[in-house]
Amino acid sequence: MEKLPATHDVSPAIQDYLKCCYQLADPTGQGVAMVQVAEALRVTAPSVTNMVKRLEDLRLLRRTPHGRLILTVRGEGIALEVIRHHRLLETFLVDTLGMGWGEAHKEAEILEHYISEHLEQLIDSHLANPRRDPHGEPIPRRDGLLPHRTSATLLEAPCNTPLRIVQLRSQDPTMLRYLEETRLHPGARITLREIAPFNGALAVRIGRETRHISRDVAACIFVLQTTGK
Amino acid sequence: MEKLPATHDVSPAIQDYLKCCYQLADPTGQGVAMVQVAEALRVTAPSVTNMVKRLEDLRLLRRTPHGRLILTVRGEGIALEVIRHHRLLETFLVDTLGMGWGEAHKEAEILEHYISEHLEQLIDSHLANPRRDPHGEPIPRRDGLLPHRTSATLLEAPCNTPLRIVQLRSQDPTMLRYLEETRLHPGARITLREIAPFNGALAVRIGRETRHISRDVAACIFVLQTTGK
DNA sequence: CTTGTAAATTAGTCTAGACTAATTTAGTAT
DNA sequence: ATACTAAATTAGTCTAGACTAATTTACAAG
Repeated sequence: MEKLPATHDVSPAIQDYLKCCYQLADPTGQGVAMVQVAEALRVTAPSVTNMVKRLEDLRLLRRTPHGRLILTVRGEGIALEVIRHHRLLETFLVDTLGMGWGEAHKEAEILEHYISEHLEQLIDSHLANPRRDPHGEPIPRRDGLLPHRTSATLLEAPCNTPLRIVQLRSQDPTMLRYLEETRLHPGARITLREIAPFNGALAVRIGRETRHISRDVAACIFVLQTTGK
Repeated sequence: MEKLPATHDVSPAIQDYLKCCYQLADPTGQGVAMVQVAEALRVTAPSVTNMVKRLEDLRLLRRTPHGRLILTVRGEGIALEVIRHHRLLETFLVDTLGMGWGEAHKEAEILEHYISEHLEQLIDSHLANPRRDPHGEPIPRRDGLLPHRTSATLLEAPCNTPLRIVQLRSQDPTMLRYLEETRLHPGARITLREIAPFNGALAVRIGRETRHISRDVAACIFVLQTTGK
């Protein structure tokens, strides 16, 4: 009797690890380092090693030759379901009960592990099958389909919204080098302040400095909206 | 540093034990036997012994000289808060989301341990501070005050409502013996079907049989309404 | 190539909370 | 009083999931 664990067959702890791996995996698909998981979940490295072993046995994740973590289809399915729970709950708490964003996030972080499939569906229909949570993050559908998160260049990004750089796309190595040096590398969290008119520069806030970059440079920088998470 | 545990400082398991003790304690205040708790929570006797020790250390319950369990004020406070969570959740799931009673009960049985104080309050106000859950059970208030549940004799009880026998009160031991023999003992769940006129008998359903008892006998049987729990 | 550091692993400990099996306590019936 | 039974306890085991301390692997820099 093989057992194919679904979301409710795995513990909250396992759900957290899977969700974490999913969310740390950037779109380039390189897999996640264990130390990242440890930091994100605020546990120690041995705890991660230990759990990863179990997750491999459960066929919920695999490891690259370099030891990085990649979810299996099944693991990703569970991660998506947990995220679906989270975002539905957040939306519900904010929209229906008027809870504040910060609190709704914390509450959802817990409840996401405990609501039944049926409650999930009831919340979903009560909200008329929302596509996005209050932060604008897409809500995975029940079948695991994720409404496409539009990764776009900085030029198309909205102002004053938290962004994360997901990719630098350019033929020109000096351009990439330049971006690296100015700390505009994948993973960096930035905010677009404004785009000056007449083909002017973009004001980009990174950390507590504001930097100005040309439109040509901005066209290489692909970003995602990343409020909240 | 003494620690006075509140609901969210104790584990779900502890919450379950406290709630269970509270609900098994009949109004006569005799305390609960450990074997009852074991059955109700579907755990073994040693598990109960073990947990009871911990609860005593936490000053959440005491034991009578006969070894029966009695919640302390603090323990009862936690039990009441868990029950408040349960009944608010049930009400919310049924009234706001249209969930069925049975399912709402199961869902609440889990979520009662995980909602925050703040969410509890939001649900409470969303429902306009309801006094009773869908089963008619009173919802404890935040300060722990429980709208009084009226224990009365069978003669005063409503028909066709699930009841639980909480006490047999009589001077006559043969009467008590008689009741025991007919399985009308404290804890038994019964329903009153009808009271025949002209000082006639009461039709009482117990299990799947219907039994007829005189008014004199009925006057000894104290019952509570106990839909659901 | 060696060396220094970051990442990962191993080995062992701890806690909560369940379990079984065996034993003891207590209360009832003869 | 004795014996039977029900309730409780003791002792020991198990699992999940964390931890520390010590060690090993792996990779980048001189």
